[in-house]
Order: sequence, then C-alpha cells, then structure tokens
Amino acid sequence: MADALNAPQLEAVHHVHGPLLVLAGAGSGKTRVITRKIVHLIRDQQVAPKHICAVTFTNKAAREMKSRVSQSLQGHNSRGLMVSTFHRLGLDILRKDIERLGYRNNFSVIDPGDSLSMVRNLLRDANGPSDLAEAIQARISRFKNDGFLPQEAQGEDRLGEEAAAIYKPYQRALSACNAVDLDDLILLPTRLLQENEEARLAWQDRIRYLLVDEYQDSNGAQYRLIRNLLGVRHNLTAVGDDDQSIYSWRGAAADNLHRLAQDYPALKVIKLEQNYRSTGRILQSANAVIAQNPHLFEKRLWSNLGDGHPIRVLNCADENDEAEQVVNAILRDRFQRQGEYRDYAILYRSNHQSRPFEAALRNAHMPYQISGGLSFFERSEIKDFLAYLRLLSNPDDDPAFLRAVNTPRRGIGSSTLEKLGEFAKAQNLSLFAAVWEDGLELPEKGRNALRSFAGWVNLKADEIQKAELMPALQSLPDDIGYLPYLHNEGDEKDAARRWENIQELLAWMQRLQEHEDGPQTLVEILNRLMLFNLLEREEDDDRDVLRLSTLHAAKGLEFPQVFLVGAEEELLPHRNSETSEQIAEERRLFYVGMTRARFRLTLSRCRKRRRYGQDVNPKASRFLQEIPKEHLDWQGADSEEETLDPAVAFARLREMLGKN
DNA sequence: ATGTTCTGCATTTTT
DNA sequence: TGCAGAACAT
Repeated sequence: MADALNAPQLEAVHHVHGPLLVLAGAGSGKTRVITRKIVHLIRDQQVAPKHICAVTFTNKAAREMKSRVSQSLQGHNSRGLMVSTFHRLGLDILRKDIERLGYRNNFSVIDPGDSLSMVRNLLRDANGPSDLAEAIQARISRFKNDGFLPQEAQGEDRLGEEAAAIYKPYQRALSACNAVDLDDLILLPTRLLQENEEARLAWQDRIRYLLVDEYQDSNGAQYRLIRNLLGVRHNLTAVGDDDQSIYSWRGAAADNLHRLAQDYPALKVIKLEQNYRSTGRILQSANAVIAQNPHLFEKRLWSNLGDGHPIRVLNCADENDEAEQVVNAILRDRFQRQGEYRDYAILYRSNHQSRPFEAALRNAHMPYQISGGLSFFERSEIKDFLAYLRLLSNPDDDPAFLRAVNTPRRGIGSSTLEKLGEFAKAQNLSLFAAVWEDGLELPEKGRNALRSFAGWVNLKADEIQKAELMPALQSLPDDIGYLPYLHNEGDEKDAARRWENIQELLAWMQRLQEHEDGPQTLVEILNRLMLFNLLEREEDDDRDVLRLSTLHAAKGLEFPQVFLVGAEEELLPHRNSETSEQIAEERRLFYVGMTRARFRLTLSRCRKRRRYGQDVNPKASRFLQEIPKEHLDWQGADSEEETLDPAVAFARLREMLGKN
C-alpha cells in the first residue's frame, strides 16, 4: 500500500481539535488513518503519549495498532500510550477506582459461562423459566449495554420482564461475590465517572485525545463511556462504516454514528471513499448491493485498481458438490499461479456450513484454519485452572468456588453444596465464608471435606502472598492432583494435550510477569488473563493455510480470493431475519463478505441442501440478483431461477463427478 | 455420584 | 440430522 495519504485521509489526521467522524468505507485505509494520527499527535503536536487513548474492538487489533505506531514513531517514545479494547480500558479504570463503587479491588471478572449458570440458578430460585436462562442472560446484557441500572430496567415482553426481574438479584449476587461480568467493565466505569467528580476529572485529564476504531460496532454503554471520558475537550476521532455494522443483534448501535452529529454540533465529518483493496467490478457489485439499504450518509467507493475479473457464481447441486467445486477451483488456481494457501478464504453465514468444506479440504490434503471454535478460555482445563486462580485471589468468588471445589472430585456432593448455598444466602455470606460458620448444619463428612478444601485455599493464598508468585502457581496443578485427574477423565492423548495447555498458560503468565511494565500480583495477572484470548496467538497469522470463516469473523480481514458460499435464501439472508432492518443487516453481512476480496470473488449457491435431515430446494439469494448482471459470470448451469427437476440435477451431478 | 436415555431445539458472538 | 441439557436410573 502506498505510503502517502490521500487528501481526506490527511485531513482526518490533521484535524486534532474537536470531534471528528471519519466515515471509512471498506478497504479505505481507516486503521492507517488512526495510526498516522497518533504518530502525528506525538511527533508533530508534541502531545505526551499518556494523554492519547485509542480503542479497538479486539485484542488483536489493539496489538497490531500498537506495534504499527511504535514502528512509525522510530526515535520517539510511546510509553504511556493507551491502545486497548473498550473492556481493557474499563478494567484499567476499575482497577484504579473500583473501591469508590463499594467493591474491593481484588474483584474477579467472571466469564460468560459462570454468569449464565448464575442466571440459571437465580431463575430456579425464583421459579422462573430456567430453560430460557440463555435468552434472559442476553437480555440482561442488553440492559447493561443500553446503560440501564437494575432499578431502571423494564421489559417490553415476557422475556424482558423476566430479565428485568432477575437483573437485580443477579447484580446483587455478583457484588456479593465481589465479581463483575464483561458488561460491567463498561457500565461500572461509566457510573463511576458520572458519580464521582474526582475520578471523572482525573480520567478526563488523563485522556485528552480519544480515538475509536470500528465505531459502528459500539453500543449505548460504550457511547456513554466515551462521552464521560471526553469531558469538555471533545477531542474524539471516531472511525467507522455504517455499512459494516453487523453486530446490532448484540446491542451495537450504528445509530451512534448519527447521535454523534446531534450531541456534538461542532462535529466534522470526513468520508474516505477511495478503496485500496478491491478491483472495480467487485467494488461496483458491492456498491450495487449495499445501495439497496437506506442510508443517512451517502458514500460511493471507487478504486483505481482496474476492472478485474467478473464475479463468478457456482451453481452447485448440493453442499457436497459445493465444497468439491470450491476446493477444486482453489486447487486449480493455486497450481496455475503457484499461489499460496493463505490467498484464499471460504466465507459462510453460519458455522455448520464449514463441515463439507473441511471434509473436502482434508480429502485434498490442503491445510486450513477455521475461525471460531472453542476459544482458549472456553476449554475446560483452562477454566478449571482459572477458577483456582480466581478463588485464590478472591475467595468470595462463588462461581470459582463451585468449579474448583469438585475439580478434581473431593467427595463433596450436590446435597452438601446445596445446603451450603442455602445457608450462605440466608446469612448473606459467600460460600467460602459460610464454610467456617458454626450455624451451618451438615453431616460431619461433608463439613470436614469442605473445611479441608477451604483450609487448603487459605494456605495456598498465604503462600502466594508470602513466597514468590510464579513458583507458587507452577506447583498448583500438582498440589490439586490435576494430572491424575486428567488421566482419569479422558484418554492418554487428551490428558496430555490438556496438561500441555495448562503448562502453556503458566509459561505465558511467566512471560507476562517478566515484562517490564507487566502485571506483578496475582490479581493483576488474572485481570489481564480474563480479557486476553490465547487463541489469537501471533504464529497463527503466519501459517500458510487456507481460511474458513464465518462472515462475522472475517470483518477487518482481506484476501486475494474470496469464496462466499451458500448464497441462498433462508441462509443468507438468514431465515430468522424478518423485519426490513434485519434484512438490511444481512445485506451488510453479504457486503462485508464481498468487500473482503481483492482480485477475485466467487459466489456459490446450491439447488439442494440438507437441513435438519431434510432435503430442501433453496432459492438463490436475493442479494445475488442485486448484483448487476454484466458483472456476473454464471458457471455450470443456466442463470435461470428455480428448482431443477431432481432427475436433471442428478444427471448433472454425475456428469460433474465424472469430469473430475 | 455417576452413567444413560430422552426430549427439544436449531444464527451470527470482537469482550 | 446431531447436539446439549435434563430427567432418570443405577
């Protein structure tokens, strides 16, 4: 990519005072603008790095931005510069000031799984629909993201009412555990800044320039946090693209783009419309599709990379045929141009679509990497280990207590735990604290087992306090007999892998601690760990492998060639999308997929697909028809719509199989 | 305290 | 069709 910035990019970089919204189309170099602006502030405007804060949505993006900045800064020091995710920023604020909100600062961040079981338990207690726990948890999360406190939350439908009713006890339970959930990492700092002038002024003085990437994905709570951080200075650079807003189902409000203009009348708006990524026909097609959505900000992407190839459409018999055709096309293409695997991506709407592709790729001995899947922190061994760490740093963390107390099994049964839980709730104590109470009525055996476990926790916590941290943690897995437990649980290989993961985590913590301004105490390390995903290890980016990904997970990436598969009604747009706003979001998803491609875009659709064990004959996606015909190159079959006679389809399938 | 059948359900998921 | 959580049985 050229090093020089174009005119609007330069203008955005040089606009340093007052609120700025950069409407940055796909591939228009938005990250570069943020990076250059930070460099400009430090080098040319003499702003101290500690007064600059850049917010991204993923750890990976933060990491990349940080390294790009320090690269371009050369001699200048970037020490103190904050580049982090919203959640990490919130955590930093809380770590400093959470005591002002009545929490102790050894608080835990509980993971979404724990928060779900908490909701489920509360629902059971309240005779609520505990089978809907997941939906209700999502609603509570929604309340928080919209900035509602427990007493302000109101449900619009039955689910909402249940959620509003459970929100208060949920929050109480969290604070009884001295714990916060992920949403609190945004909500509590906002509350803190609103309620506490001292903290507010301190943070507003600290953050004098705030830059937000992927602004279209911010939600209401994040908007409020931004506003409270800005104070009177209003030095905000928000960069985003309303056409790439694909997380509104999670509470993201593309509306934040429009709100900005109302809340900051001095707002300057700059559009970045030159695309440096895709060839003309890809871009024109994507433009045509997205033009079907209503827009408040009109923008038109263009590129000077030439027309390029037409967009290929593969007509496939069924999902297996689709996978074979795509894999064959990649195989041929890679052979012809001696390209690399990493030049290709297969993108789809939902995870289950990956199966036939995985099978076909394995068959062809082609290496691939699949996005999503279990994140590192969703693996049970990691959760076990983290539960121990949480418990050791904050014994009141009930979810951690419950997980640790019987992993490995210590002969403490559900009836014992139930009694402990009831007693703890009645006395308003954490489980750990309740273990020591005299009033707790339990059979001798259970009580002894509990006390011996809790006694061990005290001893170990003491060791961590007094002795050196890392050696104390390294001996933890052995202390609890974790290896025998793993061997008992699964087969040899599985146990070895899990043990490896624990060791890897320990090694990672060690490195973290050795880093000069790295976290030192267990609480600090833990706070860092909770928000960091080891799945995104750097080495993964370097491997020459083909990429399988959902459309959502592909945002922000680009590939020389993209195969956007399953372009069918009911799949893309998804069958649950009913309202025109939902359809518009599906269209944006399709748009995001198309604009990932640099030189060549291939779409595919099946005439037959197996869904829930039943054959269906999906229609081609409406988005396909929205692409100008002259840019489409239909392969394999007529472009004519509609269901084929099964016999004809079969004959065609045979013909294709015969050909290969 | 742990294994076994059964029922109901089925998107996307940066943190 | 296939998975997960729950009730059920041992």
